[in-house]
Amino acid sequence: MDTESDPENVLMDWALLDRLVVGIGEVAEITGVSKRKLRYWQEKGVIEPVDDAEGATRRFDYLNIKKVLLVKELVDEGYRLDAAQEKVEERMRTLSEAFSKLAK
DNA sequence: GTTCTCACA
DNA sequence: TGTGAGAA
Repeated sequence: MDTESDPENVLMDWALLDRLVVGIGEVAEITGVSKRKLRYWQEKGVIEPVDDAEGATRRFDYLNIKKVLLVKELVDEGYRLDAAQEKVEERMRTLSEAFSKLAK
C-alpha cells in the first residue's frame, strides 16, 4: 500500500495508532521500564490497560506508552511518582485541548 | 508468555 | 518506590 502518496491514508494511520495495543512485555522493551515496575505503576494509577473483553493479560495503547515514557523521564529527574503522574496528565490534557482546536 | 502475592529494602 | 521469588 502506498500511504505516502495519499493524504487520506496518512490519516488512517493515525486511526490505526488509536487501536495499537501491545502486551506488557513489548511496553517494557520499548520504554525500558521493567514489567514488574509497569504493574506497580498501574497499581499506583499512573497507567491503565485497555479494559476490553479479555480478562487475563494487560494490554496498553499508545497513549499509555507515551505516559510511561514521560513519567519515566520525570522520575529519572528526581520527581516522585505521583508528582510525575500529575505533570504528565496535565501536559497531555493541554496538548489534547490544543489538538481539538486544530481539528475544528 | 502472563498473572498474583508476600516479603524485603 | 521498587524488586525477587514462587506458584498458577
